[in-house]
Amino acid sequence: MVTKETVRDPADADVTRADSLAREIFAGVANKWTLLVINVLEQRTLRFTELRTEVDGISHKMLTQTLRHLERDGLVDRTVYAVVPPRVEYQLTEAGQALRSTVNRMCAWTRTYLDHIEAARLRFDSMS
Amino acid sequence: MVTKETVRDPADADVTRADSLAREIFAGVANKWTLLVINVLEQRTLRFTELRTEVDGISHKMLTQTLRHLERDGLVDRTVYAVVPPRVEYQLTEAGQALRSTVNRMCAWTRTYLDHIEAARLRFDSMS
DNA sequence: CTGCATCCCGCATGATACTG
DNA sequence: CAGTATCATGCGGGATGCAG
Repeated sequence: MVTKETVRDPADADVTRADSLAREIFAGVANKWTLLVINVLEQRTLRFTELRTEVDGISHKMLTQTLRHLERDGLVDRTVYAVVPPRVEYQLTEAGQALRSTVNRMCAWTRTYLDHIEAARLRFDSMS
Repeated sequence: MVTKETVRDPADADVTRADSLAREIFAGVANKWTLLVINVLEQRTLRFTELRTEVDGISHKMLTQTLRHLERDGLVDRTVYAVVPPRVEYQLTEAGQALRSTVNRMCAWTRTYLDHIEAARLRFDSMS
């Protein structure tokens, strides 16, 4: 009673929707600053300025932008204290922690293959 | 002669060098196209055009660029067959495979938290 | 301290065309 | 089919200033 010929499962629409959304999320998360911010925010709670100094080369603007993005996606919690001067703290949510664990593996990979990659580059560059 | 004064452990130089190199490699790899290419190149061997169609939105130029980068770092092997028309095949090296497994986890993460993130966005956007 | 808006530059990216 | 070169440009991202 279900199928007939080339009729497509109604769920197909959802599949493609989910796919494109997944791609979008993946692309949004797969960038230098986002991953670096997530990485320094391991189980700690940090303030804006602390993040600014820990993430190394990040600019004021990009940090704000990245944090807004992460907050919107529910990967970090933003806590504002009504004091003066303002105090705002950021910490990873459960989803953020989950992502961080994958980022950690990527960092580990980098460390593991450091020499390997360096050697490959020398080899490659010595050609031409 | 060698200067004294702020004498630092000789190993320190290597540590910071390795650190900056690691950051550079991480940053180089942490971008949309690179991760997507690595992802579609799971244990398969693909030709240029096949990659072009599978990676979805990637342009001819960016694919070439990304592949050269990956090849230089020793993450993909490039095999050229001296035939006409030319046939060039790409496949992940062991290092590439290792990286791919981390990318896979990231993809899995995306799928797992899809709904979570979508909901967070709706919540966030409904504010203002 | 944190956040937002504005201006501006340069690079990354895309489009196109040409070789082997 | 695969790769390179050239040109145009849009957007990322830095600097600065102002507000709360």
